[in-house]
Amino acid sequence: MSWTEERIDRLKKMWADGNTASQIAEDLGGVSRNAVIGKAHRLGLQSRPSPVKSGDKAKKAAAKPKAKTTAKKAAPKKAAAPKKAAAPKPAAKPEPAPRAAAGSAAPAPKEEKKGKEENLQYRSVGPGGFIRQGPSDQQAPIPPAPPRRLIPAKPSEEVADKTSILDLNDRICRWPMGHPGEPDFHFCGEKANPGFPYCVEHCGVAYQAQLPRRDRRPPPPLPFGGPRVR
DNA sequence: CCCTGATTCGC
DNA sequence: GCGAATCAGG
Repeated sequence: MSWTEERIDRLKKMWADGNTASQIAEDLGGVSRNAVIGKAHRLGLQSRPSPVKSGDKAKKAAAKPKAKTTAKKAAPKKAAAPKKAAAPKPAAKPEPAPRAAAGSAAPAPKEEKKGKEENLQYRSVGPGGFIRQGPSDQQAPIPPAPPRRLIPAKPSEEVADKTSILDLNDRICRWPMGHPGEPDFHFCGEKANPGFPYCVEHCGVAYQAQLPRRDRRPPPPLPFGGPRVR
C-alpha cells in the first residue's frame, strides 16, 4: 500500500486530532503502526506526548557508563563470575550467594514449594549443588530434618580477610570474585562508584557502550538451543 | 503482559 | 522513502 495523497491527508488529520498511531494505521488499513509513525515523522508532523520522551527525568538515570575500552587488569581472568559479555544487570540486586563452604550446619531443605508440575524435591549435595528428585526416582523420600540448633558458619581462612556477602552495602563493590561454593569466593570490596553496585573498575566491565546495530556481533549459538521462545 | 511514540537502519 | 525491529516509558 502506498502513501497516496488522500492517505497522507487522512494521516495528518488523524494525527493532529490526537489519534494514536495504532488507530490511524487501522483506519487507513494496509499499514502498520510503525509505518504510520515513520511516515508522520518523515512528514515532519509534530510529535505528540510520547511516553518515553515526555519529561526529562533521564538525568537522574544519567549513568554514563562510559565503558573503559580497556578492561586492563579489571577483569580477573579466572575470577569473574559473570560469563563473558553477560554483564550483571545494572539494577539487579545482589543475589543471595550461597554461603560458601566451611559451614557444616547445612539445614536440610524444607520442601514447601514443589516443582510446579512434578513433585520434585531438591536435595543438597554440598555447597552450591543440588539434585532434583521426582516421584519416579529411586531415591527414597527425604526425611524431614531433625530440629537442630544452628550456629554461624565459621568463615574459611581463605575468606577471613576478604569481603563476604555480609560485608556488602551500597558503598562497596559487589563484583563477585570466584564462584559461589568455592572456598575463597568473595566480593571485590572496593569503594563502589556512587550510584552503581560496582567500583569504577568493575563498572568498566559491567557497562559497555552500545555499538551501532550493524557493528554488533551476533551472539554465538547457545549449546542448548537458546531460551525458549513463547 | 499490554500499550504508547521515537529511533535506527537495511532495503 | 519505507517500515520492521528495536528501544524505553507508562
